[in-house]
Amino acid sequence: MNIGQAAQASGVSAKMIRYYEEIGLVPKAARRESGYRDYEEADIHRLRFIRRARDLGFTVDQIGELLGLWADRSRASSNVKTLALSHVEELRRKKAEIEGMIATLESLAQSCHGDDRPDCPILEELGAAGHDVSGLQAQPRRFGAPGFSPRRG
Amino acid sequence: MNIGQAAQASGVSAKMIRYYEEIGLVPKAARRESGYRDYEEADIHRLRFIRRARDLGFTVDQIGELLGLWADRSRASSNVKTLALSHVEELRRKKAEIEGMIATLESLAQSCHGDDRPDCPILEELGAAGHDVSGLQAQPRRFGAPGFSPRRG
DNA sequence: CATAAGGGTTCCCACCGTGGGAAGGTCAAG
DNA sequence: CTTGACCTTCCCACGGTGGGAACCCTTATG
Repeated sequence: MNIGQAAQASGVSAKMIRYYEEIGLVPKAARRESGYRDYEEADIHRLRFIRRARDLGFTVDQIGELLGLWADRSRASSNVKTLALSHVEELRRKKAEIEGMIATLESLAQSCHGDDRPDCPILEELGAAGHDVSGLQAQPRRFGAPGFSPRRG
Repeated sequence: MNIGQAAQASGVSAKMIRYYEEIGLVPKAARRESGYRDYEEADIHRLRFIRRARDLGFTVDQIGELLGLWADRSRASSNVKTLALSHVEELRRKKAEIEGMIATLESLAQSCHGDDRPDCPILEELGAAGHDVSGLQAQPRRFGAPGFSPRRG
């Protein structure tokens, strides 16, 4: 199976398959005489696994762990569950950040009449000296969590 | 005022101030004879504005627009409000994606006993042939939205 | 058999926003 | 004058992903 077919079958683009190989997330693919990578069912299976884990927002590192657990048929299911739940915690944090932003922005937008007059509390707030915008909604101090980048495919 | 003081006063790191200057988000700072950048109150003010807008999850491009609107004292407030609300829409989409992930993961985790036995529905689901994990929760098809990276400072 | 189309291969570049660090210049205080 | 804190520019890294160039391989068709 060529990389193109593997991509189609797994939902992971050829570019990404090569990238995952490069960073060691998947083992180096077998090569034909031509130099073409050659994939089998098991490889497709693994790629699909990765694709789904990405869809669930796991980072590549976490997916590496998951693959390890997946391969180890004697591991305790608690290991997997722990990993999953700690990821859920992470997701909840991000959700809370976003909710804070939404709440602040909505309250600012609500107080802006939004017509052709120039005065606008949104900009006034952003430009005001001193305090923190997030304080408007009494959000937890730190928005900036480690970056989150969902799949874009 | 040196860049260090400006950073302190605005909450934007010196690195980021230089970066914003480089990409043209802020005008080139005045220089002393020594070559040091020199900042005034108005610059600090603008940097604080940027910092807050980042805290609210606006992209650098959007902040550019916001700064333009901020500077234009005769613009209609509706322009600002529109921009803010469309950003809120974006945030809502991201929130929904995250909620989908959380829901799926929780339902998987719930069905995993999480003890020292090896069988684990989480990995089984991820590794299953065929269907889409998100289907478990009947989420809207596409998780992968354009990337989201909140501030990390 | 020759050629074209559509794969594949590697390699580099870009994005966004941020941090790290090296190599060198400046400034203020001791 | 020396020390240390600061500034300057420049390059590199991250996570993931896409774009594209330059080149090789395979397969179908005239």
